Amino acid sequence: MTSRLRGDKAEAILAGAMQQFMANGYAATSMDQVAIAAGVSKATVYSHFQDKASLFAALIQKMAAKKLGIFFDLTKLHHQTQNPTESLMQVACSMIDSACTDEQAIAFMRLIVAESQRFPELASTYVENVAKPVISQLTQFLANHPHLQLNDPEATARILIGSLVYYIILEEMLGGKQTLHMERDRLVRTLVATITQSTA
Amino acid sequence: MTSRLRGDKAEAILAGAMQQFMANGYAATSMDQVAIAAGVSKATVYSHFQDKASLFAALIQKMAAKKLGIFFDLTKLHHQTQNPTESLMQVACSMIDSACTDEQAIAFMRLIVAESQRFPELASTYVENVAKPVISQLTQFLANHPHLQLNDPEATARILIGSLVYYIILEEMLGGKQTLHMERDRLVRTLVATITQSTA
DNA sequence: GTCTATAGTACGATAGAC
DNA sequence: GTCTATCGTACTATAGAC
Repeated sequence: MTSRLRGDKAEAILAGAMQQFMANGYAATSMDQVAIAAGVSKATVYSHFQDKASLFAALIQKMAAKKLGIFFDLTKLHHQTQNPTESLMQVACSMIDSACTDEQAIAFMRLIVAESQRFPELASTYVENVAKPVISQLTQFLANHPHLQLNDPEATARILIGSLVYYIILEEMLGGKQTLHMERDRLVRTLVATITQSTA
Repeated sequence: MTSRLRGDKAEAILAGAMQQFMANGYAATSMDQVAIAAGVSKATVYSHFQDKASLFAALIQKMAAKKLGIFFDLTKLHHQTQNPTESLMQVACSMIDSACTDEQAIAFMRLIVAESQRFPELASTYVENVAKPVISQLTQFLANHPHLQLNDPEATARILIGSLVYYIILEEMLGGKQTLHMERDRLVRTLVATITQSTA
């Protein structure tokens, strides 16, 4: 029960750091807040992490390793559905819904964008571990779909993801739901129709 | 020359605030930094703006009123070109180039996203004054184009803008240029082809 | 209206007891 | 390994001279 003391505390600190950094951003989060949220003293935080920047970097790298992006795992999705329209609708709707459900994923993306200038190497970590795999998987999905004949599956994957990310940014992050709302299905329907009808 | 003293100082303060808030974000910018960047004393800053949050709000509202988004003014663009492919290519390339050229526009978008939780009303101001007009203008452009017959011009406008915004976020903001680069023309070509070939 | 000087607080990081 | 207590600094905001 008292084994892995160091690991337990380290996990608690990272959990507290996640909560605070996600809610307030890097600069507005104090090490006191992290310590309180983690249930340890501030000195304990500094015994596990060299300084504030190191703690933040460790947190981001841990979250990026978990692939905690705004998108779910695409590897489960194969081409069970023969109809490419249904396949793509399912993919797009799942992406939007998983993003809208998971408040943490949106906060994570906001944090990466917010600190991309101060911590460019962490932004690269996010791109490498989150964005790149999603684009890659979706590209394979599009390229291998039996009934889709796309000229450039990778460019199409970026168009699809970009449309969904921008929708989520506008609706969920910037509060556009109230002044600029568009139904999810309306966007997805047009998006899927646009892609499926532009075969080679 | 000494007229409009109050206005001159206020403008200088806003200019200094813009420089600092854009570079460091809200929490990491101190009122001392703003005062130094503006060339005035800190007390003068507080004589023109109630507190830090008010100064920030005034700055964001001023920038949003200038329509300083990542996109340029679309009103100049009419349908001189008969070919819809050429029209859309021109629109898309202009948007990306103006965003990549204007470092300030990218910093502004990053700032809005970064502080969208702390200042939701400022995010709404951005949506209302920047994002909404761009979507609206592009929707009209698409709807009125003589050789495009789109089922849903507004949804298509969001798809187009979203693809470009995500491209800029990945390439310019998150440093994806190095590990995840795609040629601008390759994305734009696929995007325009996808849209033009999906007519009603 | 603008300045210098400063009050009062909170920050990041550490020393030393246990 | 974890705690309490604290150091030195930097912060937001203001008081008072000119």
